[in-house]
Formats: sequence, structure tokens, C-alpha cells
Amino acid sequence: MRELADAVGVEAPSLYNHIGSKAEILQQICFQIAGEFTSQMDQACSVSGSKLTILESILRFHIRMMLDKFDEVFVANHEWKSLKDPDLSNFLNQRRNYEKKLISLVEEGIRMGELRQADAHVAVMTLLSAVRGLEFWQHHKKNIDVQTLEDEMVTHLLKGIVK
Amino acid sequence: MRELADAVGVEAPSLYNHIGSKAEILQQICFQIAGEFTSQMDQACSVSGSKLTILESILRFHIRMMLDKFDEVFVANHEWKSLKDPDLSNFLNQRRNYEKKLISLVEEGIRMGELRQADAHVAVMTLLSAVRGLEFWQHHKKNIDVQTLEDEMVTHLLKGIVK
DNA sequence: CCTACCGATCGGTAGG
DNA sequence: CCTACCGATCGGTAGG
Repeated sequence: MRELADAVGVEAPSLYNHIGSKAEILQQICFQIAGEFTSQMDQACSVSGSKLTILESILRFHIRMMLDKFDEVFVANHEWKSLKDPDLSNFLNQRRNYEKKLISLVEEGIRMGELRQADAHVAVMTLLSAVRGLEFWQHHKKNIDVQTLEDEMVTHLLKGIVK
Repeated sequence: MRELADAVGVEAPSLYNHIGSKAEILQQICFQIAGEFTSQMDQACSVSGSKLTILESILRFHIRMMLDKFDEVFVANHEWKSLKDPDLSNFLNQRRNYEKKLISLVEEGIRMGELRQADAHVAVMTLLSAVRGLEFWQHHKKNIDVQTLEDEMVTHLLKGIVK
């Protein structure tokens, strides 16, 4: 809070004329980000097209979120653990739901023959892990064109690296 | 430190008869883990075989490390930022070197026609991100056989999910 | 190995 | 918006 106050140019206690608590800021960030992911997923699923196309658009959204709203996504990904309990369960439910929808999507893709026979659960977790890992790229991100990064990553995750 | 002391069954200050500082424990964990990864990489690269085979064995090692030595790897992955400066640069150099070797390996694989034409840099970061993301699986890990998880994840990362 | 305690940090309140 | 200050926490030291 002291750092934040410094950045804004006031003393730390003055912040409390504008916010209720540090926890409240956390809560807002977490649910704003969760909401963006959830609504994009719903939108992506509502368009007609192959399951693969939908999956790809979701992947691309994740990557763009990691690049465009790094700080907020980072906080939502890490600090949600500090949410207090109506919020905590709420957040976890939303996330679990999100993962379930993604798993269903992959399962349907497999059933329709668009996707390889695979463990949908592991596939989804692998995809989510990979895009989330953009967190750690730091200096690497700066040396490469954003669109190339997105395209290469999506291709790798969908088609692999083996010839 | 108080938690640690509790777990061991002594008072917090007593710990300092056995360790120099909290920072020293961090340093030991970071370099032990870094060493394991580095030496496995060297070993894997020294055996004859396709670049793809080598890459796969490295991937499998990462996954197994994430599952078998979760806590240490977690600390090495996150808390290295608190290392002080001869150690910090040392650690970062070791990691950068590791990534470079991996990138070279992928580049050679591409050159030899074993791997698809791809951005080796993005490919390696995608692979590392994905395996590292096992950090976040938590409850998911418990519902699946470890060997299946390893096999499915490796297959996904190497061959993708598209049919 | 313990008790006693320090100095820094942190989220936050009181009171104006 | 500020000054003054609180209570909890944390890594660690002194002294036995």
C-alpha cells in the first residue's frame, strides 16, 4: 500500500479515503479478470464452427490477455488464494466451471474426429499451463513480434513440434 | 522460520544453531535443483539418438521433477528472485545457459528434418511453460495415474492435439 | 536448546 | 488530504 501511495503521490493512509481495503482491490481484480475469461468463452462457444476453431480462438484470447493485461492476470492467477470465503469459493467455482467447459469442448472435438484421441483433462491442463507460463517469459517477450509469438505458440500447442 | 521450527519441534531461534540464515537455505535449494536439471541435460545430450529422443527425455525429466520434488522445484522456480548478487547472477546464467542449449537442440532437430519448421525460441518457452505449469494442477494431479499424465503430456507437446 | 527481545515492515485506524 | 501511531508478523541476535 505504501508503494501504491507513493506511485499515486499521496501518503499511505490517504488511500483509505478512496478504497475500503487492500483485500477489496484484490477482489475487484480477480473477478474482473475471471469475468473477461468467462464471457469470452461463452461468446466463442456460441459461434458456429468446428470445435478446433473455437479452441484456437480461446487459446489466442488467453495469450493476448497474458500480453495485454499482464499485471491483472498475474494477480488473478496468484493472489486469489487470499480471497476470503464467500469470494474464494465463488472464484474457485467460476474457474472450475471454466475448466470443465474447456474439457467438454475438447471431448466433443475428439468425438467429432477433429482432435486426436487424447486425455481431454490432461490436454486442457497442458494448454492452460502453457499459455499461463507466458508469465515467466519476461525478457524473452521483448525480442519477438507479438503476432508471431501468438501464431507460433498456437501452432505448437495444436500441431506439436514433431514433423 | 517459525512454521519450520514448529514442524521440527523446536523454537524458532534454535534453528539458527543449525543454519546460517533463511537465505542460505534458499540458496542451497536453488542450486541443488539447478544442478540436477543441468546435469540431466548434459547426460541426455551425450547419448546417441535423434534430437527428438533427447528432447523427449528432457521433457520427461521435467515432468518427473515437478511430480517428485514439487516443493524444491517450486522454490527454485519462484524464490530465486530473492537470491543476493553473486548467487543471483550465477543462477540466472545457469538458467539462461540451460535454455540456450535447449533452443540449440530444437534448432538442430529442425535442421535435421526431425522437427517441424518452427521458431525454436517460442517452441522451447512453450515446452518449459507447459511442464512448469504442473505447479498449478494441484487437485487435478491426484485423480490420474502419474505415468499416464507424463505420456499424455509429452504426446501433446510433441504431436499436438489436432488429428 | 531456551527466553527475551529487537528493528523493520505491513495493513490499517484515529483524529484533525 | 495529513501526522501520529497501533498491533501483528517476520528474520534474526543476545545471553545463558
